[in-house]
Amino acid sequence: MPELPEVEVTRRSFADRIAGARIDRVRLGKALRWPLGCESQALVGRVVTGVRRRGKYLLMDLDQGLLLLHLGMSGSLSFAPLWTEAGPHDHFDLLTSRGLLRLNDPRRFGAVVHAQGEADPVAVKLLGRLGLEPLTDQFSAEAFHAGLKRRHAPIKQVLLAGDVVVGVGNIYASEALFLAGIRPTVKASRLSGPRAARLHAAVRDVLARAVEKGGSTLRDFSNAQGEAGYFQLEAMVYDRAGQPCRRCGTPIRLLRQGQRSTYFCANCQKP
DNA sequence: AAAAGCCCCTGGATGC
DNA sequence: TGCATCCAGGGGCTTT
Repeated sequence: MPELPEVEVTRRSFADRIAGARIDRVRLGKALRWPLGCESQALVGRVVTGVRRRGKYLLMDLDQGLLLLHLGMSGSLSFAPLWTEAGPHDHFDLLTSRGLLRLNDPRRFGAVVHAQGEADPVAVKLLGRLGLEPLTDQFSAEAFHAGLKRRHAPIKQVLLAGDVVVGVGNIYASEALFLAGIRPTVKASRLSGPRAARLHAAVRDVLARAVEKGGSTLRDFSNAQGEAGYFQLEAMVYDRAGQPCRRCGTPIRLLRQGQRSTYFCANCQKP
């Protein structure tokens, strides 16, 4: 479910309200992708000092150490002042002095992992290979193009891989390639400077607009206040197979790349 | 080194 | 109604 926009929208929806909160109790549900990595009791008494984002990971800073949170395919966080009964898919609760932070994740591809710091091997393992942050100044057209030149796989899969640029998932990869007029099957290394620059701008544009719209709610995404996103209403190609291109009317095509669906307009997007 | 496949897991939609 | 099949917003790991 969550790509960079959804993760960032989630972060913004509770970061200020949880900052300064003291952890009073921790409840673990069914196993997530990885074990927490510490006794849950060790978190009690810690104070949340802030919430950052790296790619699709949330980094919850504590007065000692930090928690790495990932929403996987079906995860969402909620933060509410009142305690409520845990449901069957609520697998991590942080009861704090400011309210209850809860991770709901039916498919359990998500994770909550404790690390002593960002230099902790477990943090390095998860964050170390991540590429450029697309909504920061480090994501320049030049650095992006240089990264693409080293990769011979189809551009769609290189965007998804996250080691050149982070945060672009299956929805926004298709959308960005449409905006840039680039066929998803083009080898990343073969993109010219100008085309890479167009894709660079498209990635920034689509992610930033999606954040503004509160992300995409396809099935059940909501931010930590329970609010849905609306960017899916603006999708040009994602999940629109067979429907007319919003720009030229040509039926949108669907193809499989690396076991994932890719949507594109064969007329608007050039090989 | 990089590319391609394989899984992890649950639930909803579709088809017979 | 029941059951089988396929698909879904991710990504680490293993195999080529």
